Amino acid sequence: MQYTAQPGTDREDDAAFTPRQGAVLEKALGLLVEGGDRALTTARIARAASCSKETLYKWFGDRDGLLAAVIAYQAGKVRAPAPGEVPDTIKAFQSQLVSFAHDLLSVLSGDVSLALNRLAIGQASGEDAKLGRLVLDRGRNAIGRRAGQLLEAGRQRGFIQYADRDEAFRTLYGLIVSDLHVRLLLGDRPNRGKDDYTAQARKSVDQFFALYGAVGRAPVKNSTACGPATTAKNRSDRRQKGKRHKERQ
Amino acid sequence: MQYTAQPGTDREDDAAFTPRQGAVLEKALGLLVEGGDRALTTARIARAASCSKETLYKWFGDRDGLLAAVIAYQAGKVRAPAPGEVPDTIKAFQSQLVSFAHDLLSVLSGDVSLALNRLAIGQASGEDAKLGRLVLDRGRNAIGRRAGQLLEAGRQRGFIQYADRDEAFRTLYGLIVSDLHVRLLLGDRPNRGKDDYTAQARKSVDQFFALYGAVGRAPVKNSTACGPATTAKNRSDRRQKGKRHKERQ
DNA sequence: ACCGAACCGTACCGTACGGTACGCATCTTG
DNA sequence: CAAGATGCGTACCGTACGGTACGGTTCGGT
Repeated sequence: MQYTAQPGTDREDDAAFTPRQGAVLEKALGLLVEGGDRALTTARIARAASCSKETLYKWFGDRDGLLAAVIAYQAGKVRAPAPGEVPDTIKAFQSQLVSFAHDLLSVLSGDVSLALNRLAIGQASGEDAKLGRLVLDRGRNAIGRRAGQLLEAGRQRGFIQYADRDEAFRTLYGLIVSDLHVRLLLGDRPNRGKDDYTAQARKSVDQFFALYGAVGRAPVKNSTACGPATTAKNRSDRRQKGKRHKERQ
Repeated sequence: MQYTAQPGTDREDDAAFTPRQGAVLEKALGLLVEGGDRALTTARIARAASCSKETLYKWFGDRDGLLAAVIAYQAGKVRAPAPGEVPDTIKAFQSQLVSFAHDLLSVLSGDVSLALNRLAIGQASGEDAKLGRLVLDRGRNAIGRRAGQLLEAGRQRGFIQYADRDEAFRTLYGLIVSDLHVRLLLGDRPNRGKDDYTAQARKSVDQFFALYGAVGRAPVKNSTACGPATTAKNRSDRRQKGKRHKERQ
């Protein structure tokens, strides 16, 4: 575990990595991306980074500390993509959402992200889930906060409406990513192509607007004969719950 | 669990595991669920199942073969959840979709499923991804085929409409699962009880119908950029979201 | 009764990893 | 320049794992 020089001097208590440490962690990241968990041994890191194992243990204390440092290092690298100017038109808002969706897909499908998620997931069995919590906080929740601000701006402008922002974001996330992330984590290589990502980003944002878009403002160019009649009757009552669940496990 | 299935006597062409082998694999599964990848060593399996390491190697040839056998065994256990009677009313169709969503959430959040996915993901780094492919084929794609049939039946009945069935299913999957699966894989323990799964199932199916539901008018051309923006207006599902129970925490 | 196959328990081997210790070169600091 | 700190390279240790071998036991076939 790395230690700050003084525990109050900098609010950024993390990512206080020496350039040399950064270089070592970069090499470790390369090993991890290439060979996965098994390839990330102290001896290999030391040889790849031309440093000593003793130095590694002095810096990071433990192998878990080393892994955590790798994750923290990578997380600190992609800090704060852009605050993004507040959108004044719905067009700009949609464009920002599409851009967010595309960024999300690109990041999630990146080699480094996949390797780190695989590492954390593989290590997360049991109950500690230390690395998993780290990845979740630094990666997922960070991007969630960013998107949450974007959604809130759109809602205050009246472009969309929702009752629960977190739920709205989860819906947006599901529309964008679907099962792609798990597929990629499992090693599937579905039709790689950047164009597919932009198409998927647009489609998911359109669907999100169809669900959460505010009324009166057509989110998309009005194509004729797209009008659905009232679907409100579908969800009038569903109270009568027929229990038809087959428990199997 | 399944029977002896001598080769040729039954149509069970795959996963022909002896009962004894099944018991051993069951013990291995327990070890995997409890302790993860690290706990699944040949010595531990042998001791837990009261068998010999040599027998393990004779049966499964290799450690990878053993892991693959564990996955195949579990996959064969949850075979054919239900043929599913064809729905004749939209009510029944929606109910079947909700049931599917609930089952999907329950399965994905189960300990065994999480352990197997973690195992395959942790092993999937690199390029082979043998276990990942196995999990994908036996788990994900199997459930996809089942849901695909369901969607197709609903489309032929005119309850929903889509151009690409696979795309429609992916949307449904994303609406149901969102990022829950990856969160669980990373060790996050979302504070939702089983009842929330039914709520989530209903909500996601409602959203799916809002996107793909057939409403008696002209069918959607491209299924994208044609969202029923006006429906978001007169829907009353925002009120539905208010639960009777106060939320903990 | 005999035999061979399957199998259990244990011991064994080679390897690889986490972690530590030592020697030496380099750099900082007074 | 002296002294200390930092870090590299290598060797080393204990452990644990994958995989193999061997003796002893059970059980079905003939």
